[in-house]
Amino acid sequence: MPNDLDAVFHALSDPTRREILRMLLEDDMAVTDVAAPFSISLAAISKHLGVLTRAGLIRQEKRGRVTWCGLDPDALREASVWIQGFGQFEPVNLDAFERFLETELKDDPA
Amino acid sequence: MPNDLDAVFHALSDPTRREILRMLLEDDMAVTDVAAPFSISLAAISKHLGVLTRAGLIRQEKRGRVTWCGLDPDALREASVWIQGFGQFEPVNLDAFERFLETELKDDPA
DNA sequence: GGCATCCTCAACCAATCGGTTGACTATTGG
DNA sequence: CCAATAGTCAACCGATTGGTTGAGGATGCC
Repeated sequence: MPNDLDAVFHALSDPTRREILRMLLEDDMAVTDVAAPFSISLAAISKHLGVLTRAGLIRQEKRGRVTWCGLDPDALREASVWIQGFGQFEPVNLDAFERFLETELKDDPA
Repeated sequence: MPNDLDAVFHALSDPTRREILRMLLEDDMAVTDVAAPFSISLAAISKHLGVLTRAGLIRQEKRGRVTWCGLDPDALREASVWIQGFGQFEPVNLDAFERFLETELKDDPA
């Protein structure tokens, strides 16, 4: 629904937000728990979650006093489809995937 | 080489830059020709091309007094691979692709 | 040589970004 | 009821963004 690629790519351009997405890939989390591993304020995390929500990348649902956050992969898929439109003139490159795995497992997988 | 996903996603977050990439998908172009369809200044386009170049998405090569711009899909592939890491826990969704094509062919294909 | 063309650089501008702090609202639990 | 917990909101800050204009350096052409 959010055909707004601007918002999706902007949301993905921040390493903190990508790390949040990676955390939510494992499980849904409360806002406070999302914030725990980071050294920035809870309010800053709340803003990041707002950016991700507005981009359609996550959903936030308030139950009691806890706001639960979970991935919403639709927007991510649209971004992926957009990108793949550029890959089509070249076959899928497995070398790139291998290089990605190398560097990603070596460094922080943000 | 440019493992900087920040720069790649930031570059993709601007509709003018995505449109430039779409144009370069068809053919290499001189800076002036890239700027022609847009209503902003040549200097602004030059800055956009700088952002795309620093992100590793395009290459610029000066021949004579003309600077030629062409796609460099490596960075795009890394971004695609990163995104697809999130899609793996769900099977590829062709519905999303169809919806994408519908909206994309209806609106401006930026 | 001299002029037009191609492009970048530098300075500036308003708007946005990522972050902080402090106040505030709700909800939970003793 | 009262205190602690969970989270957002608003104001503010410095840095960055996307845009402008004007100057100017290379290069190509007559």
